[in-house]
Formats: sequence, structure tokens, C-alpha cells
Amino acid sequence: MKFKIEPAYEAKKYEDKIYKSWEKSGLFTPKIDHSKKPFTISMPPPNATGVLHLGHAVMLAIEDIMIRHQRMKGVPALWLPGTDHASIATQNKVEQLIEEKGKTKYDLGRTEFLKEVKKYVENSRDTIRNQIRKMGASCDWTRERYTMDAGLSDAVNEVFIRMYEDGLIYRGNRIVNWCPRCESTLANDEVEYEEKNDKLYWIKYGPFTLATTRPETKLGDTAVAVHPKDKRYKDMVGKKYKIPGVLGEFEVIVVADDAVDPEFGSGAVKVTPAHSFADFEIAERHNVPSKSVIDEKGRMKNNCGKYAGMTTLECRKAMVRDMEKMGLIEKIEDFKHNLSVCYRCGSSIEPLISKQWFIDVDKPVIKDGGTKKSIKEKAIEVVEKGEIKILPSRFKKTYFHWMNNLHDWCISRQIWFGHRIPVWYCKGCEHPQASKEKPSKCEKCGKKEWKRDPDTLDTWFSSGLWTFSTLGWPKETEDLKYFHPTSVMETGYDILFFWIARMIMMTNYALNEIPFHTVYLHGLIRDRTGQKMSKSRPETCIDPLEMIEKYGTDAVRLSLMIGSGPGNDMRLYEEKIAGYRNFVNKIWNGARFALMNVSDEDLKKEFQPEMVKSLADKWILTGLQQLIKEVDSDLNGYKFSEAGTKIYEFIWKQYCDWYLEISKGEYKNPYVLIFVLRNVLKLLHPFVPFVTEKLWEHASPSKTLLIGENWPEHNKKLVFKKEAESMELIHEIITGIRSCRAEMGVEAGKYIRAFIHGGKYSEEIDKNREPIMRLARLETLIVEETMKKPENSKAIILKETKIYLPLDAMVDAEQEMVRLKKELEAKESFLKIIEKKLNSKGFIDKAPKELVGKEQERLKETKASIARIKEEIKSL
RNA sequence: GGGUGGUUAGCUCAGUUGGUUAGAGCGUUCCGGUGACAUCGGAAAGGCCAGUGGUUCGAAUCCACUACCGCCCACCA
Repeated sequence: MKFKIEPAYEAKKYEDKIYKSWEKSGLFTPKIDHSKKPFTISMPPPNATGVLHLGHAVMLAIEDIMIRHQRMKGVPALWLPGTDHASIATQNKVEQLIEEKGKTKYDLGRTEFLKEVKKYVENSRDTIRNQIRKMGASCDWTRERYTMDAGLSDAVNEVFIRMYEDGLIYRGNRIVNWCPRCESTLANDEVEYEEKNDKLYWIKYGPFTLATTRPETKLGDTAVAVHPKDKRYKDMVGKKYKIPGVLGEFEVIVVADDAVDPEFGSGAVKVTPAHSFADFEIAERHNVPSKSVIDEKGRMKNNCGKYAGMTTLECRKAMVRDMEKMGLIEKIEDFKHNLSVCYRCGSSIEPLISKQWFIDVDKPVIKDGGTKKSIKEKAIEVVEKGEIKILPSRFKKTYFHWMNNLHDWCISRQIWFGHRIPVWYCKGCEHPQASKEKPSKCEKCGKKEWKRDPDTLDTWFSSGLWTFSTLGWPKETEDLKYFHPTSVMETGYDILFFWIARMIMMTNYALNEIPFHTVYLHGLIRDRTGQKMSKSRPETCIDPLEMIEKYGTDAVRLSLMIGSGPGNDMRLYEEKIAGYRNFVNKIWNGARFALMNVSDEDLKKEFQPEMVKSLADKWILTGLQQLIKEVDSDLNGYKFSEAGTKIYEFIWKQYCDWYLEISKGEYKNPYVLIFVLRNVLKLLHPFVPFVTEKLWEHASPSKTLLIGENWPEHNKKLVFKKEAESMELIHEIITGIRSCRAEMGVEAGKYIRAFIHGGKYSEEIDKNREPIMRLARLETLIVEETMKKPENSKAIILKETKIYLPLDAMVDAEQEMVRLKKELEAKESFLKIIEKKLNSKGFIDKAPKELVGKEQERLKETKASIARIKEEIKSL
């Protein structure tokens, strides 16, 4: 044996080396070729501080399959990797680290703090980079980007300033979601809801009794709202009332508004415009003033008398106590409601009014023919018109729903880490000016002193530019012209709104084109019980890196790929990964066997159709051609799981279980053995790049890397339909005999005799007597066109052939009768089904002719089988 | 409340536009002799495709309703 291939594949031994050889080859970097249409994927950038988790792993696995497939097809395939600065997440992490040293960010100050962040990011970015490599991702590292790169920051400023000048970005006093812990605003979709058991306080409120969960906001009340059709309060609408409060009386006005649910509580609501979204809107509609009582740290403001400085919760307690003393509390009930919390730190959100920057999503600015459209309209239009395809398509509906309800997007964050808002205020007259650099002279007052806006931009602002900022925009680079719009955006459906929607809006605005043609959304990975993996239950968490270490990257990739359709969640557990490790090992051993049977000389010979000889050869080649066709079409249709399953099945069941077994006898054909192996390695490569690359080293006729090989093409000349069918009969004969042996309890090692009444298949069967005898473990095999049943033998009936196994003492006539009758019954009930079909007029008239023919054929076959079984019964 | 996905073998899931007697992996049972693989091989058991009704010559597949499970969005103070 000339091969030094171990009996089991050891992934760890090869993976890193193989990855390095790919990187060295330069094949990750596509060549721009204007005669070809490129294929581009912008990698969804993991957080720069992150550690690779299963979400990344599944993304990398799927995208790598697409990229490798296209690359092998000769398409210039660009997969652009990068990382995201993730402002709030990163800042929180660094704050934590500093806190561990007993300091706060304020001790350091902005500049020093940002230095710390930079250091931290530099470090962890390396981690994630290497983890992406571990997954085998064949992305173009020469084009790697980071959202805080100089180039990308320039793009951010450029877009901001253009939007500002277009009047799309404005600054205004609006109610916003405020996280008192992060001390920053949050966008609407950055707020999450948690169900919480709370109290509902029924309070006496002047002439009203009303229910509230937040009595402390009473200090900011300016109105009471009722439903316009509520008769109870009809006469009170428009009037003003003095309300007794813990800090003395205050005045409210009663307004009628549809937003009030007359069924809830008493049907009257206290209105605190400064600290509730719903109330803010009511107040706006009725021109009610607002009174702010809670500050940015979540504490009561100075206008709250003795409660000033308390947190809202402290204040609630104190006020309820005081109100009880005053007899203002009627009752307190338990109450379950949704509490809004920060998606980053879990603190409860405090809505408050604040001066922030917003993007106007409704202002028409994008030129479209003669008219102008808002970024919202345009974003809906490109999906409606199918310029952007969303897969699975059901997410289109979700997308439209979200888009249609989109409000202006609050983009300023009071976070230090991020892209600083490029707006400067004149120290003389407060006049704001948007510019990349500090402006020279104020156009209003002529002063030259400026103060920059302290806020940074929402992290999604920069990610929204990802597909084009990474290609060099605003410069008109060669890359941008060639690779944009990108081909596919592949990501989890959980960030459809966060990210996908924003990319569509931002790209439409900045480039007046779409960011990508297709959105492919994958599902979330869940634990074995279907729950979200969570850090609080570490036993349910699977660390992809640990799994890679244990089972190899290829196995991990397969376990994330196979068994899940687009947009569907998938359960993952260790046994599944172990199962695919077994498959990887099967590939290894299948190849090992093939290579053991091919000489160096044979390896060098080019495959010629004349090399095809046996029935088995023709059968396996036919199967291969079918596989090539289906895998290619599945991959083009984003059916990764199906493609993977088909290759799995072919290798294990067809190639290894049958073809390799047959190759152990007289029909061994090294040329076909190696030809099929090579093609299969190519088809497999996008799925399991490491093991296939390693095997290619031995199986390849040259010294080239598999990653750069040509994708197999369907070849009609290698399809042998008739022979493939004949081979199926040989399989059935072998399986039939094996079954019978097991059923009769024949010792596994025992050689038995067999007679086959072969009918028109006699010749073909006789030609394949060697594999039949070996695989069914026969001592003698007699094949004749017709024959009489030997004494004391069992009969196996297949189509038009019959197999007799003289098992002498083992055949119990009675038992045999039972078995045959059972078989007869099955065939007869099947016959009934077919007959019913063929007797129905509708079927004959309406079903496709092919199908009718097929059914008639089956009828004939079944009838023949029944006749033969009956014969057997008679002869018993 | 609005939307949306699921319900198929003990478990995890495939099943493309309706068209063989509904498949796979794991698990289970029995048997392991064989020139790659025990991370393996051979044989087998196991299903009223959630329920009801409809469309159709024909439904796991299409439609309607129901039941349970899940997710997303909105939100009631």
C-alpha cells in the first residue's frame, strides 16, 4: 500500500495547514474580469469584540458554500469580510472592564476612554478573524473592512452631510426611548419587551378614579384623556380640573382621544406627555403642554420637591405611601404587563423628551423619473417590484408591515464610542453646520469658534452603508463599479429590520441603487428542546469552536447546513455533529479504498468514455450525472440542505455500499473508481472543504488545489438509463437473498446455493454472478431462463424473476405458506389501488398520458407477481 | 389585538409546482463472516402525515375552519 492515509480522518491535523495553503494561493481574491458577471457577498460583520457563536457559524457555512460553488464555476466571486464596531455593545463591555478596576468612564474622560476601547477592539478583532478562518470561510482578506476604518468613517460623514443638506436629517425635541443605564437613546426596534408582574394602582384623581402602573409620573401629568364616545365623561371633556396631589394641587385638562380604551380601568387615563409615548401623542393631538419630571439618569428632577433626586422606583414607593396617608389610593391590584427594556443591558426604558437627531423617512428626496420618493417609499417599492428578492418570500410581508409603520429614525446616541455626529455649533450664535472638518467661519455671525456635537451615530447608520462603503464609496472605485450591487445578502431573519431594511434605505438614498439582488434569511439555532440557547443555561449552549476542536470543521458545517430550510429554526445538539463527523470519515475511507485500488499510472490517465465497462460502472456514472444535475440546480435555487443530503446519500449508499463493494471483485475498474471520486470531491467541496481538499492531494492528477478546480458538468454521454435499471435488479436480487437469509436465521458465514429463474434478464444476471455470489454469500448460483422450483426451497419473487434458495431443513412449509400469503395479500391490496385508479374514468381522461402508461405497466407487473406467488403457494 | 411559522416513525427533521405502497439520520431489535471505514457492515420493527370539512380522477402537499406549540409586530394607562 503506497498510501500513508490513516484509517480515520483527523481533522485537527490538517485544517489549519489547508486554510493557509488556500490563503497563500490567492484564490480568495477574485480577478476582475469585465467579460464575466461577478458574484458578490458582503459578509455580515460580526461585532469586533465578539466571539464566534453558532449564528456566525451558520452564516459562514452557508455563504462559503455559495462562494465556493460560484468560484469553481469560474465566476469572479467576492466575499468581503469585516467587523462592526457595535457602539453600545462594545462600550458596555469596556465600561465593565474598567469598573472591574474600580473606575468609571468619567474618571478616564472621553479621550482616554476611547483609547481603551481601541486597544480592546484591536485585540478581540484578531480573535474573531481567526475564528472565521477556523470555519473555513474563503473570504477575501485583502479587502477586509471595519466600520470605524478611515474610509468607512468618511462614507458615514458623507452620507450624513448629504442627508442633512437634503433636509432629511433634522434635530428635534421628541419623546425617545431612553436607557438610564447606558445613558443613551435607543431606536424603537432596540427596545425589547419583558412580561413582568407589577401593581396596578387605582388612585383618586379629583373627580376621577383611574388606574396606573406608574403613580410617580403623576408629578408630570397635564391632562386626563377619555374616549370620545364614553358617556360617563362626556360633559367633562374640554374642562379643567384641580387635582389634589402630594405636592399640592395641580391642574389638568380633559381631552377626548380615540387611543383611550374605555374598557380598561375606569376609562379615564392620566396623561404624562413627557414620559410616555402614547401620552406624548395624545398631548400633541390636543395641544396639551408637557412637564418633564424624570432626568437622564432615571431620577426625579428638581421640580419634584421632596422627591427630587430619588430614582423612579424610590419615588413610586414614597409617593404611594404619601398618597395612602392622604386617602388618595383606592386599591392596589396585581397586574401583568410588558415592561420595555434595553436590548443591550436589560435595564428598563424611561421614555423622555430629549433633543435628538432624526432621519425623516417620509420626505421625498430620491429622484425617480419626474417625481421624488421618500426613502421609505423607495424601500418598499424595490421589494414590491422584485428588484430585491427576499427568501423565503413570506418575510416580504413582515418587511412591508414594518416599513409601512416606520417612524422617523432616531440616529443620535449619547455613547462615546462610534462615529461622532459631523455637526458643529458656532460658539457665538449656536448656528449648526454639518461638515467633515471643523468649519472655518460661521456663515451667520462670522465667529470662528466651534463646538462639535457630542453625540455619536446609531451603529446601524454605518452598517446601513456596508455593501458600498466597503467597496470604497464615496470614491468611484473599480471595485464599486464591478461588484455593486452585491448578489446575495445572507443573514439571520432576526436582523431583517435592524439591518436589511436600513441597508435598503441607505443604499437607495446614497447610490440610487439596491444594495443586493437577493436576501436569503436563515433560521436561528436552538437547543435540543427547541429553546433559545442562553448563557444562563450553559448546558444548552454549544460552542462552535469546541465542536470544531472535537469533531472538525467539516462536521460542524454539515450539522448547521443539513436538515433545515431557509428561514426555519433548527435544533442542534452534539450527537448530530458526531453523526456528520462519521460521514466525513466515510468520505475519507471511501476515498482511501478507491485510492488503494488505483495505480500511479492510472491516476495520470485522463478519463475516456471507452474506459466504462461493467454494468456497475454504467450504473454509478448514471447516478453521478443525475447528482451533478440536481446539486447544481439545488445550489442555484438556494436549497443547500437538499443538495447536501443528495451528495450524502450518493456517497454513502451508492458509491460506498454498492459500487465499492462490487469493486472488490472482478469488475474492479480503477478509471471509473477515480473518476467518480474526483467528481464527488468537487461536488462536496463547498460543503466540506477541508477533507475534500486533503483527499484531492492524493486523488488529483496534478498539484493544483481543489478550491480552484472546475465545477463538474453534466455529461449526457455518461448516462446509461437502461443499464442503470438492470443494475437495480441485481441489487434487488442480492438484497432479497440477504433478507431471506436473515429471516431464516442462516448463519452469516454460511455459503448457500441459489437458483434463479431469470426470464429475459437471465443474461444480465449471469454476467453479474460474481458480485451476486460474493455479496449474497453463495456457494453455487445457477441462472436459467426458466426452471422448476427445487425441493424444499424458498422462493423470492422479483418482477419477472424468481429466486429459489434450497434451505432444506430450514424451510418449514407451514411458515413458508404464511409468509407467501402475507406477501400475496400485500400485492393484492396494491393491485386494488392501481385497478381503482385505472378504472376511474377521470384518471384515464385527465391524468397525464405518461402516468397512465406507467400505471398500466405497474398493473401488469403486479399481476405477474401475484401469479407467481400463487404458483408458489400451489407448489407447496 | 394584528401577522406569521409549525404539527409527518420513540427523538430530530426532509418531502420543490398535487401523481409509485410517505423518506432519512439518531435510537431500538437481531446478526456480523467480508481486501476502506466498528466514526463500520447486513437484516428488521416502527406512520389514520394534529382534527374536521371542502376542491380534485387523485391531497402529507391546495382551500376553509378548529385545536395545541412557537416566533414577530403593536400595546392598556
